[in-house]
Amino acid sequence: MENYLAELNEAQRAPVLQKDGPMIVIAGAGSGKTRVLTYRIAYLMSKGVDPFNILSLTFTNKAAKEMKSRISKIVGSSEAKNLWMGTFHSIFAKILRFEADKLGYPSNFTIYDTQDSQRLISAIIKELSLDKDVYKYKQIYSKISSYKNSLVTVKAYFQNAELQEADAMAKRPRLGEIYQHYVDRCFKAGAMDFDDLLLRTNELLTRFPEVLAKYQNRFRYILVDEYQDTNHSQYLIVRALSDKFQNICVVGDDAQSIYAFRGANINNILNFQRDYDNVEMYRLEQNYRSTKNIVHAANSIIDKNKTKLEKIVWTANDDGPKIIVNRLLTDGEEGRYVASSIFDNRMEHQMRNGDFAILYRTNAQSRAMEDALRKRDIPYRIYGGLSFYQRKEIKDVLAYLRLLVNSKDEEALKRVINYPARGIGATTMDKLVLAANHYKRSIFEVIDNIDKIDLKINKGTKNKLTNFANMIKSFQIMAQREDAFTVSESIAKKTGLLQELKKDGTPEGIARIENIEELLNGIKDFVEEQKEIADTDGSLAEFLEDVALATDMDKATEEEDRVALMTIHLAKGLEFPYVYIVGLEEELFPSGMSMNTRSELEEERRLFYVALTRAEKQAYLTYTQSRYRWGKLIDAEPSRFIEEIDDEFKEYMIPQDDYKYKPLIDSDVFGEVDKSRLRQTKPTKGTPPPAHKPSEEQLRKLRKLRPQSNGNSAKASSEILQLESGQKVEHLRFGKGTIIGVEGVGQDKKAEIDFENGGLKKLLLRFAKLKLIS
DNA sequence: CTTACGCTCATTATC
DNA sequence: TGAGCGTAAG
Repeated sequence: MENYLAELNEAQRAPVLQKDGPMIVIAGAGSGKTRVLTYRIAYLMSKGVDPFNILSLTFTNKAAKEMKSRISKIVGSSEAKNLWMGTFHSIFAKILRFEADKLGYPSNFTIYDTQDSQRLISAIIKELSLDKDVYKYKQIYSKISSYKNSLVTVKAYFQNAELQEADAMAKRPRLGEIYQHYVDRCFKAGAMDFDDLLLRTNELLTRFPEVLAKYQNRFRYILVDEYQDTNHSQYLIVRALSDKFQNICVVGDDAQSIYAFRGANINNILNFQRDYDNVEMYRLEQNYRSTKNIVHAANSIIDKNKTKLEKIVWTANDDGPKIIVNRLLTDGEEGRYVASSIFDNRMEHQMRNGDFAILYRTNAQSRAMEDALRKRDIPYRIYGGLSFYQRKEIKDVLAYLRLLVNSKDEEALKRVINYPARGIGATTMDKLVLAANHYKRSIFEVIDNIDKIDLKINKGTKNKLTNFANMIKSFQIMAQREDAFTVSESIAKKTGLLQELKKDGTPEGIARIENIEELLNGIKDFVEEQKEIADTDGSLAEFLEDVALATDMDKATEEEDRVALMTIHLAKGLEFPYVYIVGLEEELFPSGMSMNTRSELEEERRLFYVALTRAEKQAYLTYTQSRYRWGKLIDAEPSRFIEEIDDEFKEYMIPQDDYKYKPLIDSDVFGEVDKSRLRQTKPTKGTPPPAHKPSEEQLRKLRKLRPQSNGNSAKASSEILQLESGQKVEHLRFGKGTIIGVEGVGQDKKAEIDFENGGLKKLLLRFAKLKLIS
């Protein structure tokens, strides 16, 4: 153990060595906070604290897994296994299952994901005959979510005149009613949404003092990572559990709080010292990650925020090069610039692809980057976006499994009852929902007793319903004897799910089948793993628990030599030698939706701070003069954040002649651009280049080549419109392909093309940016 | 009950 | 632009 202590600097060692009492560690970016947390846990264990008494909470599974494996290396895996370490949601889901009966829930309750919740809310709005344009389900969902996270239960809501007033003012007087219905329906379905996992934990700890005492005694030492991201509900849980022993250690960085939009309360970290007596505060201010230049630049940005804890991040690393700022004409150009810069840096400094990251504010920006990287044959990987478990075909299979485990699960049932099509349509479903509400039973129970209830459903349909119920029941019996893999495989085959996709035949359909196969493989791995651990049997319920709380980021650890593309939010906690932050434009970053209040703007600024501090050696900032957004070319202005970096840390650069960067496509657009304009600004200190707007003529040219939202203004060249079968073409995204058929005439002409990489596609020639290759 | 088309809307995202 | 949803026709 002593050896490990020697690996810490003095500031890091102090919080590790304080065994008892409340403490807060303010950890600057790149200052080794994970190291402090892991060594602290190891130290506690070396001082005789039983790992069963240590609770360590994180925000992502990935962080939990990483920390666990690091601790295993220090104390050995058998000891580390006994630690309670995981996300808030997974730890408390476990506890809730154990204590479920106290709250009237079955221990096999389903966890609804965001989509399940939104669909249910959508259904409720419809059932109440409310105007869907006033009661937008997504907004209602986030409203309910924020109520839950602030512990405003339905009851509390109806006791709070202010909240009701506010919703009435927002023209949504019946929000409380929807909330009520939503909670009832979840309860009836034996389901908890993500927020419930925290809210119900609070309920459990408040209503049952003996339960609270039990867990207080169990969790004598509590550690919370990323404390700045906790919401009120999480805060109260931590508070309650740590109240008896007060051995609580929270770690975080207020400067990296970027999740207020989902309920994180920055005051939790700012006020920690008020919440406990004799709080020790530690600061980790030495940055081991980045160059002096990057650290100082980041400091100069965060300085502009008013709400913050005082802290001075410094580094002993080299000065490093300045941040390079570049202005490009369009988003396409931006992509091409970034791709060539990566290409050049990779050569010049012998770097791997995996040493580069491109960070953006919104997912939509990935497109231009992707196109450019593909053109340059630079391997990349996009993180985020639609996760594997959110794909339709995966959710369908999982819905069957969920229904087996918990037949009350309404959302699962609605998903699969008519997929593949069994002739049970919307009308029948409406009747079933009404009956279920009326008899206070689950829909499945209604179906199962369809003959005993007088519903105006014709015989044929009744038969179909009975068949469905019998099929589910036979799977349930199977699930009692067989493991999760066997059951899932037989579901995929016997329900007709796979056949449905096979007859579809499109490349998308084939990809879906492959995804289902991947899921089945995953289930197989899971079952085998569980059997090895031997304390569980690899049942369906266990698998679903695992999946409900899993995300894509979890498997992002695999070592791949690819350029990483992700939003800044996803990049938090990661580091890369070279970082490109793109789209630094007003309205985009800072986002137009988050610049109306000081606190929103400060969060955007912290986001920029997070982005910049990901870089180890060099950071690049780019912005464009006009960008495609929602299919339209929009004029853009440089982001205020560029200006906010002190001049001495940045350098403006406009592509020069000697810069090996040539537009690869659309070259005719730029061929006629006034080159002197691109050349005129040499790298200069300080003053930004005058923000030239592209001339009207340039814009006209650009518009001509890109489709406009009003559709028919997009015109393709006559060469493209005269394409015929047999000819070979190249597409930006799908690569090379052969035309196998054409239909339509003139601007509406479509071609069916067999792409080497993309498979069969039918494309409108006017829109598809095709290039004829001889 | 199914299919096709047209309308709407558009951050960030954990679990 | 493009996904997702609801309505209207078949």
